[in-house]
Amino acid sequence: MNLKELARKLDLSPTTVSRALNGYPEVNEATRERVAAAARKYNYQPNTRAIRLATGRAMAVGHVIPVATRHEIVNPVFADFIAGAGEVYSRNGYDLLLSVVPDDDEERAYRELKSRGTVDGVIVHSPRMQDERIPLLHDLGIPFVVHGRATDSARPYPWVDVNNRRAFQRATEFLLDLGHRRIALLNGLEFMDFAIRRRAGYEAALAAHGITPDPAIMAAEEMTETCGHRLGVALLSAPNPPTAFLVSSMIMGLGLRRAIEERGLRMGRDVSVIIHDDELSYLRNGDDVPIFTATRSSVREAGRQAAAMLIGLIRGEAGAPRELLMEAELIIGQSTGPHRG
Amino acid sequence: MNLKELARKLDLSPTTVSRALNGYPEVNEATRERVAAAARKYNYQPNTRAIRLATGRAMAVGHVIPVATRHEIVNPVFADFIAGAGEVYSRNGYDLLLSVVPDDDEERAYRELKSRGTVDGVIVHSPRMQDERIPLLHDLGIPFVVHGRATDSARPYPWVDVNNRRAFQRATEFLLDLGHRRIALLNGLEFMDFAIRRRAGYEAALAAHGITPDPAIMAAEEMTETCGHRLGVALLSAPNPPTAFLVSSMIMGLGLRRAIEERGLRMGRDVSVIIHDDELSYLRNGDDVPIFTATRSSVREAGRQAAAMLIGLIRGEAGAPRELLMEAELIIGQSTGPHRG
DNA sequence: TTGAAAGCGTTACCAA
DNA sequence: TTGGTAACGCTTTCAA
Repeated sequence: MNLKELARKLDLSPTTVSRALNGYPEVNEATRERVAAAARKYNYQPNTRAIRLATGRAMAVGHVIPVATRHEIVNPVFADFIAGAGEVYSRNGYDLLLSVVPDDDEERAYRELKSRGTVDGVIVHSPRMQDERIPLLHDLGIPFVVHGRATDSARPYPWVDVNNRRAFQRATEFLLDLGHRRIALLNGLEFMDFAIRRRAGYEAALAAHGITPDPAIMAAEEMTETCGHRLGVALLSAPNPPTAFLVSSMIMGLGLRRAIEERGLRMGRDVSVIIHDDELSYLRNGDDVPIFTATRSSVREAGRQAAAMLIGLIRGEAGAPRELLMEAELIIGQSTGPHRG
Repeated sequence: MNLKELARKLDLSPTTVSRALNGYPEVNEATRERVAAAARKYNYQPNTRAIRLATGRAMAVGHVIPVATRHEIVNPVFADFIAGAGEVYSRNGYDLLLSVVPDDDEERAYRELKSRGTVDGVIVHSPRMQDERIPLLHDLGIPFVVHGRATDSARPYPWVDVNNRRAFQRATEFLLDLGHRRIALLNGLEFMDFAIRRRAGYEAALAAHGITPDPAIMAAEEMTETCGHRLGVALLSAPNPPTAFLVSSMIMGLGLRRAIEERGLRMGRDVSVIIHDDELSYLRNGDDVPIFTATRSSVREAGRQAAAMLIGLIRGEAGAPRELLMEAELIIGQSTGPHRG
């Protein structure tokens, strides 16, 4: 069933039917209802390909996933985020195009997306320091939203980010309130935007309590299990070890857990640990595992928000906010003070 | 620059130019080269939207990701698989459409994909026992390839799967060769196709060595960390504990590791463990963590193969195999016999 | 408030 | 080997 056929059934012109279905104001309310009823009855589905050609819009949004050359893992960040974004896209009639490209070839991918007109907009993942993609997309004139922030960008750009600073500030405060005074920070490499912000939050909370950060219990390393383990061993076996840990990544947390247990201690009882991770949020703690985690479904919500922002941008809706700082959800499992209580 | 403009520059008809560019045999070789040169010179990119409308093809493949209602995690299986598939799609000019749908709504999603004609074919993930999607897709006439196998399907259907039976047989044999005689099996729930096959492989290897499987050290549970931990604790504290473990999932393996370490033992030294996982293969072991894993980049390769098969199906290429059993890659890290050493 | 007709940029059929 | 013309199914003027 296509538009012409439907129009014939209704004894109307395709024009009118199209207008009725697309909510144009000039059509008679009675007509509109007749049309809507018929469309339902005959299960009319407009042909997307025709719409795309006629309007010149792609009705699709691209997520370019850089992959492979350096790391062998596909970063699964995207799972939750994309699930959230996907909801919004389908509600708005947009398709979600996934473009997997070798990460040394990203520029070409964006150029092609533009020249072939396959998408109306793009979401940029894992921004780097002075991310070249931002000026590139600006130049190409492709609407885009960045998931995260790219410190040092010359021009302003639209983004959705989790409030990493505040999340770490709150987590630190929580530990301070429990009575901890030696709180270690296991951070990601601090050339990444989020890592810098996380450290700032941690330091701010300490400062508010009159505590000077001790570089001996602050680390910024690759977010791997190996690093988490090594750092845990080192910190726990040093004199005056921390009583609590604030960890930037779930994977690092696994390594830390191993280190803690190797010493015959237990997480959540002998040592308090808060793990914040807005990337690998698919990994849940077993119910009996006393890890405290911050941020969970926030990533999904961030996906929704980014998608909504992008669609607004595509439609040229002015006025909507172009920068969105989301508060991390804080999930507390089991907690204890520094002195076994 | 569109076809008509390019044709005008060349003093040819759009028809001829189109034919030249699309490799039709009837065009003069000299003309073809002139056209190709001009296309390059003017950086002509055919308009995908027009092609799609004119041909009726979508030039896109759909991956429907069921999500949310029951589990709260998006299964990250798809990451590696999709990366592999994506390579093949883009090489063949197909877009990859990701459709995230609530898992109680999958049927509607497929029907809509069909009626709106957004894709030419579909990949089905995580098949269930008598998966309703298979007859549905058959009925709808959408070409599809299943990643995995759906036991009990009435009709034949195209699939790509990892040889789970053989992988577990080989892993068990490896442990037997090291001298282990009490090898525990930590399997996923055995209503899933792959779990059944894995158990069969395990039992076959034991049988070949004249060992009767001991139900006391065989478990089939949810593939979570909690279950892995609980089973590990139970098995290790029972009389006559296993000296080796064969585990079906990386996440379960994490729980088992915890159980082992809680008892002051070390994986790979005191207890041998092989973890097989063709789903959560993004999780790597730290270099110093003596877990042995089977199957890694196989998932990616499976994605490639499935994509190639689907494209063949879409193009109606006959003769190509419709069923593909892939051997799992076996990665051995560090190993030891049952008697320390 | 409705309709006719001209695109949108290709491909595909039929002639030449 | 090439070209003219009609699709493909919608949206978008312009006219009534």
